[in-house]
Amino acid sequence: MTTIRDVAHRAGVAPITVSRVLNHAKPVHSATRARVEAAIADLNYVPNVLARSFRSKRTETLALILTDITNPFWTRVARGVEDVARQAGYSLILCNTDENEQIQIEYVHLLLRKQVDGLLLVPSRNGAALVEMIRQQQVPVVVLDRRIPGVAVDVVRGDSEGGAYLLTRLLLQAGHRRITLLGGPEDVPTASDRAAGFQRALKEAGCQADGQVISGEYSYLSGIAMARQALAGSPRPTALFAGNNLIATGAIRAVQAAGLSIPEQVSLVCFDDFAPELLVEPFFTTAVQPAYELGSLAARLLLDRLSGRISTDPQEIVLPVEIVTGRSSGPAH
Amino acid sequence: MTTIRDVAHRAGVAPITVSRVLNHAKPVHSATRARVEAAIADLNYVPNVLARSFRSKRTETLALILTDITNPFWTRVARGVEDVARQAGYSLILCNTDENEQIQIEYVHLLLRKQVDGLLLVPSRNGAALVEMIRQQQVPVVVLDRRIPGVAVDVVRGDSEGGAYLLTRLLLQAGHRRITLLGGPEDVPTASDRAAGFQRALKEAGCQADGQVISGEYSYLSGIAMARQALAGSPRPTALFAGNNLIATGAIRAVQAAGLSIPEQVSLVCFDDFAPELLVEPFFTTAVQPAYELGSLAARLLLDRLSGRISTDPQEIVLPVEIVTGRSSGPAH
DNA sequence: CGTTATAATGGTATCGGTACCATTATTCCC
DNA sequence: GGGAATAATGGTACCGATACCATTATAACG
Repeated sequence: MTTIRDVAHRAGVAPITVSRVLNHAKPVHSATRARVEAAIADLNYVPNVLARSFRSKRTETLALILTDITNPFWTRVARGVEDVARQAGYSLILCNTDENEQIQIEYVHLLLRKQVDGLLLVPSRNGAALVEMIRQQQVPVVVLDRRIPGVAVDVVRGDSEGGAYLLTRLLLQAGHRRITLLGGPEDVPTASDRAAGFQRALKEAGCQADGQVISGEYSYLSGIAMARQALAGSPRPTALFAGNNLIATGAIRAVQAAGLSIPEQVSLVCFDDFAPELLVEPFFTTAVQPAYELGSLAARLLLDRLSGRISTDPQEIVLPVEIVTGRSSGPAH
Repeated sequence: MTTIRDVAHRAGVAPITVSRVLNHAKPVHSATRARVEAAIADLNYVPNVLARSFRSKRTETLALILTDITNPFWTRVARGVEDVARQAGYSLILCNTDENEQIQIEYVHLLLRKQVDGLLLVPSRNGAALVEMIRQQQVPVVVLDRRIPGVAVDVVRGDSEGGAYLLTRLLLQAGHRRITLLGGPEDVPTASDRAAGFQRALKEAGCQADGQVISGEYSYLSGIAMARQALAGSPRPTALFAGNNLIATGAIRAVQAAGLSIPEQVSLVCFDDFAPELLVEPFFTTAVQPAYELGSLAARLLLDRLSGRISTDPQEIVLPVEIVTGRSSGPAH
């Protein structure tokens, strides 16, 4: 492997001068620069970023810890993060936790050992302890999608409570009186927030509305199971509120399996969407979170923290959701 | 920052002994190990992987360069890679090139400078030169999804030609005689392979079949444009063959915009699917590539190369595709 | 019992850059 | 014109771990 010393020797300068040429720092005489650049080209020199990072304490690497990149919502978030990171010269390590706390902890440890410059974290259970651990190592962290009660940390997330409220009101206005929320895990803040928005809308509607909450996982299979359970209830709900997009597709299967049709016999609304390019046809009535912006904003905030451009107290950025009306919901019968 | 020397000092041993405890290499007396571990815990010591990697020349990091993680096909590939990598103790850097050659080159340079242990590459244009460059730095590389003609390199990909042949024959058997392929970029091997399979089936069918090929991008918008063009032809094709999943959803929009219905007036088949949990209902007649396996197999092959477990000549692994019949195709009218 | 293997541990150099400080030459400005 | 600022460059130490080699104690074995 050719080193900076080889280059320096060939160019007849000191290693540090080569370093300056490479880093565009400090002025270097144009003739010298040319000699060094020629030497670099001649020797086909590739700088060892490891050595640099080791000395300079900066790896120019961010990490994104999320639950499952397989969900298109997270895919778009990840893409938002990656685009911003790349433009700033950072690379991105991607980690899937599947909501598994053990994997999550291991990843955080690993990434801290790897000296990533910053972390973007979608915390599953016990996020507070994690954030504490990261803080202790002086590594900036931005929490994505989920607030962590009682911890002062930068958060970028969508308005789960508000979106759920609006979606529920939309159902109520369509005449639905028996609505079941097929929710995510109770201890995940987005799930409890959505449940809270759901309940708020119901409460406003007064005693004539009958809302039920089922909790499960944010997954397709859990969606099937929860919807099956909901539909078995008597009287049957006239509308289902899916806690996220995967629960929604699961619910559709269960409704179909029960021989019912959407929206004629059961209305369906859900949180999170699928991008139009993934859909056979626009179908869902849904609260759309700006996933790409969530990722890009979070990444930008993290980079601002890294560079010291921002040094205010931790902030919570809550992005509004957009209600989109599709074919999956209709008037109550 | 606490270093290995701090730990060593506290435990009353030499730094190298701490290193041995950490790396589970060489035998260490259990009493000594306990003392060291206590010191590590006391000091809250986090090893600096950078320093280790710098010295040991291994970063335990792989990189995956693909076109766009936003496509669920690539998402599943990435997930396959990540799972295998994690289990082997490797982390994964994710890079999107959007088929942009410049970004691709920059990424490869960056990753080589970062001393990643191995690369998984979905090459866009000019893959041969890239692979050559990577080879020169002695970094193992596995090419994903796309063969690179004339270069001896490990490749893991799906059977594009065979899948396209089968899909086309399926249409022919349903009586279709005017079929248009809405293909990907001509210079991407999967696109030309699929076109080749398409042509082979048509040729077998003899002169009564009329096949046309349009080339575009592997994207939703390109799918809309190509389908619009195809439907404007006279006589109108009775079936469309979408070169990938995003072209397919684009084609659906164009067909709907033209006031036609699928499959009654136009049949549609496509390469690549959407996982069931992303679909409102199973719809596509499609050639399903085992995306997750593609990723996991490629990652495993790369790790085997890294560890020296495999040292045979470069191999090409071609995974079979599965033809799934959905509602999007029917008999010709 | 002496020889040889293995366990257990340490000393020192070094990986390839950059931080820090120093030096000389040149420019600038009152 | 003299002092201060800046350009241009270099010397040396060092980041925090591991590679390599060496040493001693203990076990194994014919």
